[in-house]
Amino acid sequence: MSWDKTYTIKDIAESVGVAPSTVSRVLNETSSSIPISESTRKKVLDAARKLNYAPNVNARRLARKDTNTIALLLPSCVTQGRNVFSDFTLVRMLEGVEEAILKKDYRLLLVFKSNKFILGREYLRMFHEGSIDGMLIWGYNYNDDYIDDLKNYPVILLNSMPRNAKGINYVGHDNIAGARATTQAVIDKGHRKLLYLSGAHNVSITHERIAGFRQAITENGLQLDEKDIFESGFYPENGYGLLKELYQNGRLKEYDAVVCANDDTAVGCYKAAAELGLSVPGDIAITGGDGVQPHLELNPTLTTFVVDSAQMGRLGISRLLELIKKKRKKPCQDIVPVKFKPGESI
Amino acid sequence: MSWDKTYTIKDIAESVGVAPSTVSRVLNETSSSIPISESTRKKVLDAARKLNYAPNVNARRLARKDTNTIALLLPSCVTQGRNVFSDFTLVRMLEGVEEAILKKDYRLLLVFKSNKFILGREYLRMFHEGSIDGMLIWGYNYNDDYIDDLKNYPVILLNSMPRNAKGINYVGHDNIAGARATTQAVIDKGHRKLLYLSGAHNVSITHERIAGFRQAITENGLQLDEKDIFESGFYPENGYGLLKELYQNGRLKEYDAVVCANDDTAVGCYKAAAELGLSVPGDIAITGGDGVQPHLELNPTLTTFVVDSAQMGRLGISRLLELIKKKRKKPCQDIVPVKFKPGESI
DNA sequence: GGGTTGACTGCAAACGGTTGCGGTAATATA
DNA sequence: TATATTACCGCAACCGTTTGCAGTCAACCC
Repeated sequence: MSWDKTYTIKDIAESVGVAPSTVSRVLNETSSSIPISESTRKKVLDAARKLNYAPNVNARRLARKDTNTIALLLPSCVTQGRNVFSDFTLVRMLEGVEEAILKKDYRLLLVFKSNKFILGREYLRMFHEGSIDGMLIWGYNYNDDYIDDLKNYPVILLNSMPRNAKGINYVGHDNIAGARATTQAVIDKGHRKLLYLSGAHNVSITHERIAGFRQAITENGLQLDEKDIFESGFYPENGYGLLKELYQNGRLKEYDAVVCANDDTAVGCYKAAAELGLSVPGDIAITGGDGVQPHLELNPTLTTFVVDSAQMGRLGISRLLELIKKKRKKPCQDIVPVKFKPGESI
Repeated sequence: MSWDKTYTIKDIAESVGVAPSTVSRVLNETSSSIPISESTRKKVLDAARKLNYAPNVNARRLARKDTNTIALLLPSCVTQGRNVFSDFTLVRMLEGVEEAILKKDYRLLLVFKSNKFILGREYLRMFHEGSIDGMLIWGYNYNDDYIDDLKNYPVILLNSMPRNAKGINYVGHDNIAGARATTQAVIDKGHRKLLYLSGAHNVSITHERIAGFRQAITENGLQLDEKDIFESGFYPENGYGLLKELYQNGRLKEYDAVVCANDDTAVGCYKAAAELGLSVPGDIAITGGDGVQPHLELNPTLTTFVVDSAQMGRLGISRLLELIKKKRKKPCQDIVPVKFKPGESI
C-alpha cells in the first residue's frame, strides 16, 4: 500500500499494457456502454488497487464538466455579527445534510456569504468557474433579491425565503402551525391577554410565526391589537430587555402571557421574570419555538414547538439533487412539519 | 452583465487579439515576472470584465497542481451518534475558521469522517486526487492511529489529539489550566471532598481535564482518591444519571462538590440536584467547563472556564497555511488559553 | 553599425482525465 | 466462402489553464 507517489491513469495503462482510454472505461463501468473483456477488466482493477490509484478530480471534472459538489451558503458571522438561528438548529441541519450527502457521494463546500460575496455575485461565479453543481442557501434574507440571479440554477433556499417567493425552490418549517399551536395552548390555559415577542424582521420565519400567532388569536375570537406584537430579536437579551422595559413602563401587567418567537428569547424572558420576582406561569406564562435541546432543562419546562432541522437538511439535499439531475421541472416548496411540545411554563 | 454563457480564456484572447498565454499572464499578475504592456493589460482586463469571465477552477488546479481548498473533518453524526463536543463549541470553531479562511481566499470542504471514510483511508486519497491542499481534523479520537498515515501531509488536529502526540501538529485549549482553576476555586470556597465527573475517555481533553483536577487536588495537599474520579460522558444525561445513582447508593453525601468535565454535564447535575431537593451550592457545589453561552442563564450562575474555540479555529487555519506554504519545518503544538469564570454555583 | 540588452508577446507542450470514432479479430449469418 | 455483425480496444481530440522557451522589435552601448 504505497501512497508515496500519485499515479495517473497512464501509469496503470502502461503497467497493464492497455490504452489509457481502456483504463478509464473500466474505472467508470457505469457510464460506458462499450464492453470490456473480463480479463482486462480484472487486470486493470488489480493494477489500480496495487498502485492505490486515485483519479485526479480536477482532470475528471474538467473533462466531464461536472463537479460532485454542492455549496452550502451560511451567513458570515464575521461580517454579519451573530448567527440569527441558534447553533442547535444550525448543527441539526448540518447533520441532515451530512446524512443525505454521504449517501449520494457528493462533496460539501461550506461558504460564508459575506457582503463582498453577495455584491461581487460570487454565488453565480461559483457555477461558472466549475466549482459546484448546486447550492443550498441557509438563512436567505427576507429583503435580499440576489435569488433572481439564480433562478435558472439548481439552488434551494433553506429555512428562510425572500418576500416574493414565487418560482423559487424552498424547504422550510411549518412555522405558522408551530406558533399557532403554542398560542392556542396558552389560550386553552385560560390566558386572555397575550403579548407576542417577534424575531428579527429580516427573515421570513419571523413573519410566518407572527401569522401563526394572529391566526390563533382571531380563531379564538380574541381581540388582536397590533400593539401587542413587539418587534424584537431572536436572542435571549432581546426577550430579557423587552420584558424589563415593559415592566418599567408599567405595561407588563397588562399581559398574562408572552408568546416568544423562539426558545432563546424565551430564556431571556425566564431570566427577566426571575429578576422581577414574577413566577412562571403564575404571574406570566411563557412559550418558545424551535425546541432547542439545551433549553429543555429549563425550570419550569418550556412550552414550545420543535422543528426538525435535520429533516430539512435531508430534504433540501434530495430536492437539490433532483434539480441537478433535471428530474424536476416545477419549483419545490416543501414545508416540514413541526411538533408541539407542552411544558409547565403556561 | 451577461452570465448566460461561460467564457474561456480563449474567448478573451480572440476578442482582444492576443494569445491565451498573454491573457493568463495579465489575469494572474502576481506570479508572472514577465512584463505586460499597460495597453494590452487594460484591453484584456476590460474584455474579461465585459464578458464576466470566471476562470475554470478545475483547469487551473489541474495545471497549477494546487487547489485553494482545505478540508475540515468532523465526526459523522450519522455513524457515530451525537457530537461529543457541544454545538456551541463547534459553531464557534467554525466562526474562527471562517474568519481566517475568508481572508486568505481559501475554500472550505466540510467532510464527515464516517467509519468507511477512515477504513478506506479516504483522508489520504483526498490529497492524491487533488481535491485539497491541507486538512483540519476536529475531534480526533484518542485511540485512533490514522494520523500516522498523514505525518507527511499538511494536517492540523484541533481540540483533541491521539494518545501519542509526538510529532503531530495540534492546536488545542489549555484544558489542564481550566480544570485546575475551577477545582482551585471550589477548594478556595472551603469544599474539601470533591467528586470529578469526567467526560468520555476516547478524547484527549478528558484526560487533560482530569490532570488539571489532579493537580489542584495535590497542590492543596488534599487526599486524592482515584475512586472520586468517575468515568462518565459529556452530555447532560451523564451528569444527571451519575448524581442520581450516587444518591441512591448513598455515596453522594460523601461529597460536597462535583467538578464536571464540561458545562453540559453540569447542567445535568443542576437538574438532578433540583429533583433531589439539594441546593446549589448549599448542599452541593457544581462547576463546569467550556463556557457554553446558553448555559450562562443558569440559576445559580455556573462557575466554569471558557474556552476560545474561535481562536482555535483561526490559529488552526493559520498554522495549516504555514504547513502548506512550507514556512514551517517543526510541528506546531499550540495551546490557546482559557479563562476562568466565577459563578454562584460554588 | 553590429552586438547586447530588455520589453513584450506567441507557440506549444503540459496537467490527467473522457469519449467519439475507427479499426481489428472473432463470431454469426447467408 | 463471402459478408455482416459483434466484442473489444486504441487513437487522438478535447476540457481550459499555466508556463518554459523562443521570437520580435526597439532602444542602448561601444
